[in-house]
Amino acid sequence: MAANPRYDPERRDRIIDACLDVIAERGVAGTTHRRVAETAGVPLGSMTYHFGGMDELLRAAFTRLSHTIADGFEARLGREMTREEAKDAVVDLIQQDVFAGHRELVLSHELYTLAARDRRYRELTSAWMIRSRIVLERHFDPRTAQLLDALIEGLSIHSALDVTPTDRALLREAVDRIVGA
Amino acid sequence: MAANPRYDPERRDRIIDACLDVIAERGVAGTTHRRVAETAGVPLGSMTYHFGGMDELLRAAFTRLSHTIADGFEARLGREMTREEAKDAVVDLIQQDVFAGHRELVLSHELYTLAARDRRYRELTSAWMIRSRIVLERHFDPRTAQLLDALIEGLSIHSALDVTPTDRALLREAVDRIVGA
Amino acid sequence: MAANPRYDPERRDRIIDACLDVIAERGVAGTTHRRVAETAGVPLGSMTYHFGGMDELLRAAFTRLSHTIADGFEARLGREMTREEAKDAVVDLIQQDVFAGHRELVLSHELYTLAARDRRYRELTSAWMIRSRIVLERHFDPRTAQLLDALIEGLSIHSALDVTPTDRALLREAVDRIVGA
Amino acid sequence: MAANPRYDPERRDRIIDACLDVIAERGVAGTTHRRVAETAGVPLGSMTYHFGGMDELLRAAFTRLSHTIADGFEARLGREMTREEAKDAVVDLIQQDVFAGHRELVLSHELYTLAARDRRYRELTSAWMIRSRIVLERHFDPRTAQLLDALIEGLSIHSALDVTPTDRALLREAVDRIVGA
DNA sequence: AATGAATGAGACTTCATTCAT
DNA sequence: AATGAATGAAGTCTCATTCAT
Repeated sequence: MAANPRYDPERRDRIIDACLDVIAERGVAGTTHRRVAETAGVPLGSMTYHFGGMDELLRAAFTRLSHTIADGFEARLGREMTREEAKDAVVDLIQQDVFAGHRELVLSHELYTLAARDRRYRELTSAWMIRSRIVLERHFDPRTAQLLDALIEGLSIHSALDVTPTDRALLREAVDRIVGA
Repeated sequence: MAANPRYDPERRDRIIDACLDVIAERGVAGTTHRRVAETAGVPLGSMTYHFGGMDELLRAAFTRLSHTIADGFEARLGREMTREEAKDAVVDLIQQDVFAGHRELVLSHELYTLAARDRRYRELTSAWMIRSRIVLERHFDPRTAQLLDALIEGLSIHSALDVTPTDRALLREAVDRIVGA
Repeated sequence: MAANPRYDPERRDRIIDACLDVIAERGVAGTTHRRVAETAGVPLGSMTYHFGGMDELLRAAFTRLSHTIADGFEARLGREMTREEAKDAVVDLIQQDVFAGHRELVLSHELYTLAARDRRYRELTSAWMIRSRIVLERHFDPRTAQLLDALIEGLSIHSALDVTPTDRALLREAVDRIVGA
Repeated sequence: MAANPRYDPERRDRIIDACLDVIAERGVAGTTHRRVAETAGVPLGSMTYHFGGMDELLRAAFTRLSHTIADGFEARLGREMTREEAKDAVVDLIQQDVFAGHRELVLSHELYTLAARDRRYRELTSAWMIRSRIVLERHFDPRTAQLLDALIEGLSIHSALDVTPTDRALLREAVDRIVGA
């Protein structure tokens, strides 16, 4: 019983996911209606029917991205745990981001690049950061939470952009230094 | 004694600078031969005469960017100073990046985005990071230097992408925690 | 007692009026189903339900236009009056067309343009001209009526397309010359 | 020795002529880059290379049109002649416009339609009218010239939009009445 | 009877690159 | 050595129309 192509309520969602796939593979610069449509398996004309334009599509995609990543963040740190467990969880997070999550790392950078130039994307990143800090504040005081958040960012990026791999022990030490004894 | 426009040895340089200006303003995606030529004040035909293609031009531009930023880094930290002075210099660095250097911040992100996807750009970022660490190692042990470098990155980014400004005291505290008493 | 939106007998009328509004504002070239539907406040699907296609809609719209303008013509000149009054009425007509009736002037031109190329629209303009002349013939002999009709047209157009305004005295003189002492 | 397609200095001119042909046949609404390019025998990419956009092309085309028509006007009336000859020439003009010049009549209407809505086209029509009047003033006083110009317009249009043909005698009578004994 | 989701065609425009000069 | 004229490819977006509901 094939879905009737005349009515496909999940099409919008599929396009957004396809858009993120294309961005991950070719960058925002290489993301075109054509390629997204092909990846999503929808006609080209669908694109501007469902989204007012490329910009609206990009914003929808990056909105979903930031929500998805923040959800993952909460999944790891959003419940009760000891301080030691929390520190481990932070280290896990960095390692996962870097080694497992090449896709998300690339996508995050694309978003940062947009955010650095365009206020509307900065609202996304800002909201995302706020969520991260709130979660961290379940385990650490606000100042520590903010610094930890920045440290996670920096370590993730450098691990990704570096050639020599970063070992877990070093990550743990960084967290220890920021959190304190 | 006007320079003969037929012989303009600095033209290549001017094109590279113009290219960075265009990237800063419109992003890599919006950087075209036409716009760079116009900004540089050279004929369109010059572009593919001096550079094999867009990609060669971009790489030249980002090579210059990474050198320029690393030079600035060395200028601040590359001489003898007390440990206290070094810590202050690091804080200065972050603040300058964020508040004064919007252009360089945007350009850095554009480079990171390329590096996250393309190995050839990763070589640029990697070499840049190595230079930074060598400079930091004049004042701190290698582990601390590496962590400090990551911290600088994370704080710079978050300060830039955040809405609420980051105060100097917090930056200083972050450095203190990483460096230790 | 709100009208049931499912049964809206005046919808066809509303669409036609909206169509004329859109033509006046954006020209025939810029008149699309979407814009007319939006202006009329009806669903897009209504358009091709009530009218076979764009062309049928345009013809309905211009039919109404020509009737409306001819009605106005009759209102001014369709009753008994002295010859002097008739001449004044003609001058009034030109002035009103030009100064008050920018909308109708624009619409008339759009119609003329279609008529110059398409016989079906020429039938509209032809019938309209016949009505005008019949009205004029209540006050003037047929030859004079025909010439007066052409004069009205020419003066209206030139007054509209000119930069320097045309004064009433000149209009009156033109009428006098055509009608004779 | 075929012309080298790499260098074709008359191409701009050819495009403008082709544009007028397309407008005459399909109207401004139906004038597209594709069709003009095909008619002119140039690649589609040429269009926006030679003209910034459709609007620039249209303006160039209608500028040429108004010059061409005004030139024809001057050719008929721009030299010394008796008053009788001048009146005959005016009648010839109307008849030629209507019967011989279907193409120019259609094009004129397209221009009027644009002028009715857009000031920049009104500048074209205004300049054109000024030239016409200056020529007429070689034979008639200014008031008469202005009225004659409007009469020519109205008679041309009505003759074109009417179904019943207009005979020469009537045209001559109209001119006589405006000019006077 | 009425509609909104959908789409293929085609519109304008921009671009990297080529090449005769 | 240097360039501006030129173009094919591809981009974004709009639209009239269809059709299942």
